[in-house]
Amino acid sequence: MENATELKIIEAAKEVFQKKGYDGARMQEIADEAKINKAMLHYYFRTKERLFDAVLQQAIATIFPKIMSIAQEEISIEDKIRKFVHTYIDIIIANPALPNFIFNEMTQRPDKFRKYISHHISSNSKMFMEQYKREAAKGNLIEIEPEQFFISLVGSCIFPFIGKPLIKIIMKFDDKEFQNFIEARKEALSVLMINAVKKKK
Amino acid sequence: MENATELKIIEAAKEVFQKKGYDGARMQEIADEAKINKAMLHYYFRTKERLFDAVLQQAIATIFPKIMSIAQEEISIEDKIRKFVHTYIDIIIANPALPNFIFNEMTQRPDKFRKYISHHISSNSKMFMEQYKREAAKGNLIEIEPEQFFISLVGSCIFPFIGKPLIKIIMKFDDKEFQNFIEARKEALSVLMINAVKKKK
DNA sequence: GTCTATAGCCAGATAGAC
DNA sequence: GTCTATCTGGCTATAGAC
Repeated sequence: MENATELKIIEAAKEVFQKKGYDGARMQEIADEAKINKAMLHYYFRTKERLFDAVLQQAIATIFPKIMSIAQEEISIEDKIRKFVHTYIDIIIANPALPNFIFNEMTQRPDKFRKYISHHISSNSKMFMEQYKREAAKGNLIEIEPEQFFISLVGSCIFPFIGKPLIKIIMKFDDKEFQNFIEARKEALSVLMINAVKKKK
Repeated sequence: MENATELKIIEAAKEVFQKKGYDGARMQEIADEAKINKAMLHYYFRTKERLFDAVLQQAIATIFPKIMSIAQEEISIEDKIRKFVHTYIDIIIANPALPNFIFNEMTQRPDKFRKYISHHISSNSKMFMEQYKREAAKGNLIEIEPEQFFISLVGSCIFPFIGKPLIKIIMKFDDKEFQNFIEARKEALSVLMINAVKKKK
């Protein structure tokens, strides 16, 4: 399918676009990173925009299917919350530049984003909302709009990465301490969020 | 201090830089937005970078003091959480482009950010952490690292704005529904977060 | 202080040899 | 397919008239 040069280009483009964004990225820097000539970028991808599109599509395909699949598993809300938090944070640890990249480019180029994400939007998130409502009807969970809870859950997983520089300043964390904070967060956030929805007896 | 032209420039620059980011912004667009000549931008601010710095400084000064001041008020943790959520969401409603702008430029230019934010970092956030620990010692609150809770609180307030395009797609919200979602969120998130830290009897 | 015109540079894209 | 050299347009910044 794709030859070695094309792969090297995509890898380099991922690196540079995710770090600098579309506007800040330079074709020369991508070429240097890939250790090839700048003309090759245009030979394989014609324009900066097409190369960017390939990177954006791949970034979306990396992260969304993994997230979405959890919502449909047949486990309790509590287990789902814990599994979601652990999985989501692990994915971002493996791709720390992704959240900033995706959320920035999605705001900057919403049409492009909508186009590439459409394949990955399933009704799985709806299933989570329905499951929550059923459990709440039994009296086990507080009566909150599940959408409000879901957004809090996602935001709490992602925010530490988006806000990393600020958090390091405010909490006076060095890199090692920040890393420990994230590692501890998987379980701490699970406990917090499960407690958040549990009804007081 | 500042004359009318300088103010018009700053307002226009805020608009464009916050929407497009440093790299995506064009001096011509700022001039058009301010309805003045492009040369005037350089007359008043010399370079694009200096104009950007003025905007970034002002953005930081708009948002951080208001946030920080809540942490030191002498009210209960519950009241503090509720007040924090309401105040924070109201500030962002009034400045919806600010979170994306700040979090993106802070990642892109951490040194610049550190420089301008240093004036606004107080020990107030520490005070919140201490208050949490005292209350937890009494047995009223779950034993979580207060930093973990605090980051969840902030992330849950900010994330809906950073992730607006994605949320609209997944939840199938139109603009009006999104606005209602945010309005309802002030109270829903307060309740959720207070319940999150309350110990089950 | 405000404008027009333009200098000077830099980045994306292409031509053409090999 | 891969390279060097170059074109072209757009952007920041400045010169200079008023």
